[in-house]
Amino acid sequence: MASRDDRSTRDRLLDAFEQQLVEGGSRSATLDAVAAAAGVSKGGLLYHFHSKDELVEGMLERLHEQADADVEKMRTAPAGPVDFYLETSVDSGSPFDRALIAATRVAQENDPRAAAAMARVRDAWFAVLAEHLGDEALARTIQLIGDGLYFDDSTGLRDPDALAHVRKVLGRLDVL
Amino acid sequence: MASRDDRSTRDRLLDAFEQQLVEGGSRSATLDAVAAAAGVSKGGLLYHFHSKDELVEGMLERLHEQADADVEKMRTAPAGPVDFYLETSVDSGSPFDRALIAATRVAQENDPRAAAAMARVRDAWFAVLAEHLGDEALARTIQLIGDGLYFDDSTGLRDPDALAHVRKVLGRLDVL
DNA sequence: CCAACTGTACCGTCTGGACGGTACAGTAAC
DNA sequence: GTTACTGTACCGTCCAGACGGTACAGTTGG
Repeated sequence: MASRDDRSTRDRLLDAFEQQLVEGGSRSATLDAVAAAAGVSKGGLLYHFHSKDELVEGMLERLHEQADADVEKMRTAPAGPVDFYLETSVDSGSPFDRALIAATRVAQENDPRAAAAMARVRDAWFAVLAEHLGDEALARTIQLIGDGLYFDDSTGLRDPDALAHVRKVLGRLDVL
Repeated sequence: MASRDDRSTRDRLLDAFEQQLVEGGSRSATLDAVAAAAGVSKGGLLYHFHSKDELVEGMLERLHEQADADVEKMRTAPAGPVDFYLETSVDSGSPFDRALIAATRVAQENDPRAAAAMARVRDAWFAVLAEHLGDEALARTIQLIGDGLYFDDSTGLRDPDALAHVRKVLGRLDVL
């Protein structure tokens, strides 16, 4: 009945993997580095994940869970889905955001599973935005703005006023 | 006096380097792969660039030249800078776009030179947008949309209607 | 109740291959 | 004879993955 206790090390390894991907890119996300960052030996890592591929698989699996929860929160957000979506696009400190950026790094290495995972998450977001706004063009545009906020964050160039600017413009469109 | 003639192979190497970075990520952009893609031996590559670092340096140098030319074209575009900016954010087949995506890949590996290059290009674009629109909030928002288009392209998820959607929304703001 | 055994969660070491880089001899064109 | 390469032979390091071993908590049979 210790099946709930192995979550700790397993998740710590996944966290470390994501951290390496986000902070140093896929090149620095080696098994050694991941194991060290998780405070586990390389052998210990390979006990939980038999290959680097399984590490990716595990990360993507967890991403899906987080994504489902995020979409649900977006749907029921008090300030509305648009505000929630934009807000969470900037706040790149959250575990979910880190998982997403990590997934894009893997997708860039031509991993079809990661690309599919990203597509699935994006489609879910778009569905909520489009339903709420009743306007595909506007929904897609807002999604692009969110992508832009993501992109800026993940390349290290953060403009603290960006979100305020976006709010101002969307206000003119009676969206916020 | 052959300094204009080595452009051929030198540029072909830089092209190949960028191609590897864009299509396979930084992990697959090895010296062997770059040399092979350029139809040059590894020794030939190292004749032109004494290290991988010099390859990055050369790429960034060329990026700056391309960026200056792009900003000039943007400034004098017949349809206006906004339209030009958005248009070129989607068309990821152009050499300049490829160079930019390649630079982001390098920047993700914590290369400060690449990050600085990206920042410089982005600042130049923003200056033109802000000057043309006379509205910082709108300029920043449009820049974010462009970033979003870039991001989508570079992660392989392309929505063919994205640009049309954006145009429609910007039309409501009397921008296009 | 205790010995034998099983499964889980690791650690430390090793190997084979890839990668960055060096060195250098040879070649072909201008 | 300089420029622009090719090709081969290396070296040291890094990396993914395999492997053998350890500690220990449970379980099962007698």
